[in-house]
Formats: sequence, structure tokens, C-alpha cells
Amino acid sequence: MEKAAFIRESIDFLQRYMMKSLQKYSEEHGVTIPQARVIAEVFAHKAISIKLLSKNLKMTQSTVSDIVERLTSKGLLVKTPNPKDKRSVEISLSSELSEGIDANIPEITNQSLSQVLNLLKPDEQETIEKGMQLLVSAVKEKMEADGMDHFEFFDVVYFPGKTKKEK
Amino acid sequence: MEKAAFIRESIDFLQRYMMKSLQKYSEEHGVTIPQARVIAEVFAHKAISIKLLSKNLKMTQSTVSDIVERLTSKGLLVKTPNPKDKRSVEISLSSELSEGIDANIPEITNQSLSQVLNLLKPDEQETIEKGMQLLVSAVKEKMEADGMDHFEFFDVVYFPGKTKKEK
DNA sequence: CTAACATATATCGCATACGATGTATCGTGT
DNA sequence: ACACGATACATCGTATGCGATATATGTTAG
Repeated sequence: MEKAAFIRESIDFLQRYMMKSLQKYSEEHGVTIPQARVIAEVFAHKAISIKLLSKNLKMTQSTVSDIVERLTSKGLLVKTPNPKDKRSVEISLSSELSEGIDANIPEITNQSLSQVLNLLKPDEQETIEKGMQLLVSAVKEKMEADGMDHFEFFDVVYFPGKTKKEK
Repeated sequence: MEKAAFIRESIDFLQRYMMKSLQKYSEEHGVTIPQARVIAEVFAHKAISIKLLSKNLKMTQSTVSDIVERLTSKGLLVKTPNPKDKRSVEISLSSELSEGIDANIPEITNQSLSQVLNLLKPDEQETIEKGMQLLVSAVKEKMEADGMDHFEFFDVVYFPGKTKKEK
């Protein structure tokens, strides 16, 4: 149990660190973390629907809708009705934003963690990656055993594991 | 960078899994996750101040104050003015709640993760723990280098690391 | 074509979450 | 006693975050 507590707290800690790192960057641009995530995702797709944003960012559609609403009212995003499907809207960057935007935004999230890894020796990085893989696959196994399979609230795409489900 | 992306997503995934696990238990008792965390902490201390709750749960004082307020209005917690310090209030479980409460609440948080670890072989558990330690200490190192040291937004007490700061 | 169903958003209500600020109290120094 | 800073909370404003529901539009069965 001691071990589990350590791992749980470590995950909490790491999560908070990543949030703080993102926040640092976000605040410099006058937006919040979720707003930055939305902007980055829109940037990566040029034009994208609320639905897809919701799926990619693992947030509910209503949450994304609210955030996009605030960003459009701030003039950072633009909503264009989709001619193909009038229920849908195309979210894109506003002209001002797309001008002055940093081209490597999508990588901001990983940047700080990448720098952290570079502090370590290759075999240490290996250990971390292996440990992560073991833990993630064990959790997935547990989820299946508990019938949480259909949650699909997150896909760690980089690790095949035993996930065989499609959608 | 590929490696960093995998680790970031893994941490996200693990965090979400722990949340879901806690949520499962919490919802059965008609409270939310943060409420359950507050109740568990109050239970563990019998009587505790807002300040200490805030520190232990890593939430701001205002957030804790709000949650305690909702729980007291639901009759689950009781606020008693502290005679020693009239600025402070003692938070304790209501009589009804302290009767029917599950005695091992404090362990709920770690329970599911503990079960996950038991799916693995001892040497695999070792790898996970080592990887976690390496990553956490590397992050701490990075934080010091970046001057985020004074954040102290979380202490992973189980791992000494190189942290030398107090308070 | 129309009814039934499905889909994409928007909106509402509620619960975090946090910074800023106000209030009461405590401690300390004068 | 008094002033002043520190402390413990409460409250307010704003921003997520999500479930439930409403609305408009697409799709399909008959």
C-alpha cells in the first residue's frame, strides 16, 4: 500500500507540474490553460468542429462549447457555419491570432517534459518509459476486468498494449 | 519528443483512471470527488481547520471553504468555532455521518491503484517505482533550475529526493 | 413525403477551482 | 491601550467542467 500511495502522489505531482508549465506559457499570452489547449488544437487543424475538439481534448462537448464561446467573444477564434452540415460550425483562428502565433504551439505541452527527460541518462529514460508502459497496461487490464472498458476516456496511442477495441 | 509525448499522455491517462475510480466510490455515497476527499481528510483528523484541509488537499483555502460550506449545508459536516482561536473553525463529521461511515475511507484513494500493482510481478512493480522516482526527481531538478522551487505546490513525501527546503 | 431517430451545438444548473478582497482575530512591539 | 502586520475564514467574480436538456438540422424507415 505504501508503494501505491507513492505512485499515486507521484502521478498527482507530475500532473501538477505539467499544468504549471503549460500555465506559465499560457499566461504570457493572456489565456487560460484550457483555452490554450483549444487554440493549439484549432491551430493544428486549421478548421475543426466542436465535436472533434471535444473528442481530441477529452472534454465534454458542453465544456468545449463554453470555452470556444469565450474565445470567440475575445476575438481569438472565429466560428463559421459549415455549409456541408448546417448543424456544425467550423472553428478557426482569427486573422490577428493566426498572424502572430508561434508556429510550434503544438509542441509546447511536451516541451518541458522533454527537457526534464534530457536531464537523465538514456538507461534512466528507458526505466521511466518501461515503468510507464507496465503501469498503463496493468491499469488497462484492471479496467477491462472491472468493466470500465467502454469508458475509452483516453487512448494512449503510443502504446499498443492489449487494446483491441475500435469505437 | 516522441518519448515525452508518450509519458505525458500516460500521466494524463493514469490521472483520469484514478479520478474515475474515486468517482465510482464517491457517487455511490452521493457526493462528488472533492467532497469525498474533504470528508476523508476530516474523518482522518476528527477535527481539522480549513487551513489544514487546504494544505493537505492541495487546494486553495477559498475552494475548501466553498466545499465545506456545501457539505455543512447538506448536514454532512459540522463547523464549530474554535475557542482557542476565534478566527478558526473546527470541521468535524456530523453525527449521522460518523455513525454509518466506512472505517477504511482513507485508503479508498490508493485501493484501486494497489490492486493494479498486484497484477504485476514484483520486479515489474520495482521498475514502475524506480521510473517514478527518477522522473519525479528529474522534474524537481528542472523546477529548481527554472526557479519554480518556491511553488511547493506538492510534496511527494515518500521520496526524499534532493529537496532541502523547509516549510 | 412524413414520422422517427440521430447528430451537432447551445444553454442551463450545479460543483469545483482560484485569485482578490473583506472581516475578525491574534501577536507583537511600543 | 494602541497600532500594525499576520492569520483564518468568508465572499465575490470568473473560468472551467459536466450532465441534462433544448434546438436545429440531417438521415432513414415506411
